[in-house]
Amino acid sequence: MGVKIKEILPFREVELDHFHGREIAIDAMNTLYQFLSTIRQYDGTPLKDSEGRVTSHLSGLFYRTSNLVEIGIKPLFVFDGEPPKLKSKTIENRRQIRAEAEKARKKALEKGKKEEARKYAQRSASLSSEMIGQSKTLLSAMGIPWVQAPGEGEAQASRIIQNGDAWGTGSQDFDSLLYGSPVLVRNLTITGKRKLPGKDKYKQISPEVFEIEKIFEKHDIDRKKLIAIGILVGTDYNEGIKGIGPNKALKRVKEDGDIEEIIESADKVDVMEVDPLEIEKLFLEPDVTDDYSIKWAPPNPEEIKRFLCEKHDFSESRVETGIERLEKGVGERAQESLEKWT
DNA sequence: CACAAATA
DNA sequence: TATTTGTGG
Repeated sequence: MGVKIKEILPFREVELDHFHGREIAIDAMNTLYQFLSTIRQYDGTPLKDSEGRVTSHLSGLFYRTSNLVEIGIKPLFVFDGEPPKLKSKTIENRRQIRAEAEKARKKALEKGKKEEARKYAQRSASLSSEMIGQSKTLLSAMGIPWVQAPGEGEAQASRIIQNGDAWGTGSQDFDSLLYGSPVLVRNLTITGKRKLPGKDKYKQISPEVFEIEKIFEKHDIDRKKLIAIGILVGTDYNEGIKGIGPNKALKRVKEDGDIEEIIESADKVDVMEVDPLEIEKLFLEPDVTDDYSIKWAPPNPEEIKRFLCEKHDFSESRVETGIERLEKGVGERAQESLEKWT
């Protein structure tokens, strides 16, 4: 779930077309997981093709990306590689939560409690390697670049931004800020409406832009101190310290400094289950590569239709409008590169 | 979540 | 045109 530090991070809400002409390195796993868990029917059943293969992730990926491209955004997707060893505990925890949710889902369904079944279905959702492969195939047919990270996708995405090859990272999680991404975009969605947890109320959702410099400025901290805040409240690599949320962590960091200085100032931190300096290093020097290429291309309509319509039973007319949007985006990009020379 | 038809 | 509702695969 990433680091829970939202409440101390300044951000601004913008319109979707604020990102016109900008390249955004999207955390593929984060996005696909969201599609897989939310694109479901009332009882929690995901979308499936006639052979019973789940297609929720493909639906979300295709339609949303088409829309982003149409309005002139240049998305690229970054896929996770091997997680650091320190993440294994978190991975095992998540696996267990999913397994238990799956049991609860079946139970709720037997009792005819569809809404409850849906809740557990969302919680039990997990991406298979097949789904990831399908997503890469689809993106390639759409002319959308994707990058295979050696390690964490968010770390690789951040590296791409730091290299100047894209404008910002796209994810619901804040980890990329700790990995050094100067800009993070959340809620990069089309509809702008989301169901509030629990009630049947809907609230307007807008894209949010987080700028690392604004965060540093507001709290008078630096990247190492931001990482220290993360370590204190908990990351994918450690549980954090009980009773310390973002506000207390910020206070501590302002008093003591980065994680090394916090350790030296003793008290409390010794309850940490792993070496905090090791975690800091995972954020400061993550496993990333500069061996990637990012190129947007026109979509291949035949390939897209063969894959989505013939293989996975998508509606031909819907897919065609998606393709038209992608083609409109090609025009946007041509316009953009033309303007650079004027 | 996003699409598209129905409805206001 | 803007919002709601049922469906997509």
